[in-house]
Amino acid sequence: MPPNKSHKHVTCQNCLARKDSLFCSMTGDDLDTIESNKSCSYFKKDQPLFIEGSLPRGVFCINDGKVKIYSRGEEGKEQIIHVATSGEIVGFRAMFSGEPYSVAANTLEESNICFISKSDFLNLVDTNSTLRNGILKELSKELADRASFIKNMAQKSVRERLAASLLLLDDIYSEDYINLSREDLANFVGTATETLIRLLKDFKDEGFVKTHVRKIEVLDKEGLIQLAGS
Amino acid sequence: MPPNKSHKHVTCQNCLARKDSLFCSMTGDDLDTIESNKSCSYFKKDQPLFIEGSLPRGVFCINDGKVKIYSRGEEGKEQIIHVATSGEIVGFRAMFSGEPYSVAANTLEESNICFISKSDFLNLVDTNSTLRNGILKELSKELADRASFIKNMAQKSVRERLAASLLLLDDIYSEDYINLSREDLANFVGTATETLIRLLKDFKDEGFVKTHVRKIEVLDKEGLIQLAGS
DNA sequence: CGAGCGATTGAAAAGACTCAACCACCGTGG
DNA sequence: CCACGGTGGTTGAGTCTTTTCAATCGCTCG
Repeated sequence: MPPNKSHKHVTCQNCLARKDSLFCSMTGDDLDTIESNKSCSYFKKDQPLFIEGSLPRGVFCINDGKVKIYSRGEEGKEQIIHVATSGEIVGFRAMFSGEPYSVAANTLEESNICFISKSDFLNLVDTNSTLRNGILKELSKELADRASFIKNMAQKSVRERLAASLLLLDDIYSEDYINLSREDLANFVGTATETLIRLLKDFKDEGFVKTHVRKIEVLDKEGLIQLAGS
Repeated sequence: MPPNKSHKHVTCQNCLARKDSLFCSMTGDDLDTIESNKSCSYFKKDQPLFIEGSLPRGVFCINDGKVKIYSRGEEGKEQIIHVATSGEIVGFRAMFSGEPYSVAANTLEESNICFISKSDFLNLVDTNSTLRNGILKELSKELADRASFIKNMAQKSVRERLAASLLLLDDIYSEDYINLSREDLANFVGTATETLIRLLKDFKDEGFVKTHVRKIEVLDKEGLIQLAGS
């Protein structure tokens, strides 16, 4: 299979991902400023955008591709916190905290991603109140998401969490099949790879999903919703 | 034992908790504005500040006391996300998201808590950039905290989580002993009450903690740090 | 064609949960 | 003043989910 993506410069003005992003309302001058200061890169699969503990120098804007946000536990096991896709801006929390990254980010597939420097970004936030409000809103929503993530981890069985995760990923991979290694999927659900494989097999047997080699097709959303519980 | 707290009006200008809070840098006019518009209430133990799913009308500023932030799972089991103490402002996340509360908040002990209306608060955030930056920073930090919370839930044993939780709570209860019901503590650690009690007994036997009826005294921080792992 | 990694399976062990019973403390009311 | 009831805390036993470790399989890339 040939790569279906390659390096290309995307202008903010024409960026298709922008309409889904925090920058959706951005216009004229602000857009020009970003456009002329940003850089645009092609990433191969599984390349780091940033690593845990390093100092943030700017934010990453996903034009096309998928990125996992994760943190490593003691024995190096990753916990995936979030899978970001086109239109999402990655790494802006660390812009405000003044601290090193508390998480790491790697591409999950070939991706085109733009970079906006810290100073450009912060300037924009300071002067553009619409953007600012969007960011406050986004931060708040993520906070709520994570609260529910914590609750699910604490109270749900692995089977329930897998169902919920598949639903979530099915949305993120919208028109495609879910395309994650078993290990990444296990690290998202928060379980051992072997356990994940066994449960996935159960789900196949029960007709909820179908696998295409490593890709996963969701067949019965309703069923999964039932399984996932609240 | 008589109640050690009672209703009293605390002025923002004299509020001892303010120096630790997001409002620490607030001065003159802004402080006067809050002072004249806020209301100040005494809460008994285990009273709700707000419940999951209701619409936010403002923020709560803890002058004195402790508040648990939690969310309920399917069978009604609480997962405690955070224990807030004097100086913390509770409920401001929902101010920005435009959505109902995703969590609930109840007092854990008698508390004096002030209330600032949504419009007053948002006005302040809009006009006071220091406060605004403080809030962005705070939201970012909480996001990082929750990422690590998720990782701990997913990868650590209950024993390790208990050690970590006791350390955290020991800080929050600074000069006092940790004072939570066994059930609340279990709901913070994310385990069954019985399991929590058994592990707490182990910790006692191993000399890490000492219990005073329901209160918990941490004896060996270093030991707990070892136990808790990273 | 072989190496190597990701995926899969099996068996055993461990950790945590559930259920049920019991205890201890506290406030109430007789 | 004491018996009572209730709530929160504690213990025990058994079960079940999930993990761990080890081995095998199978595909893909060089």
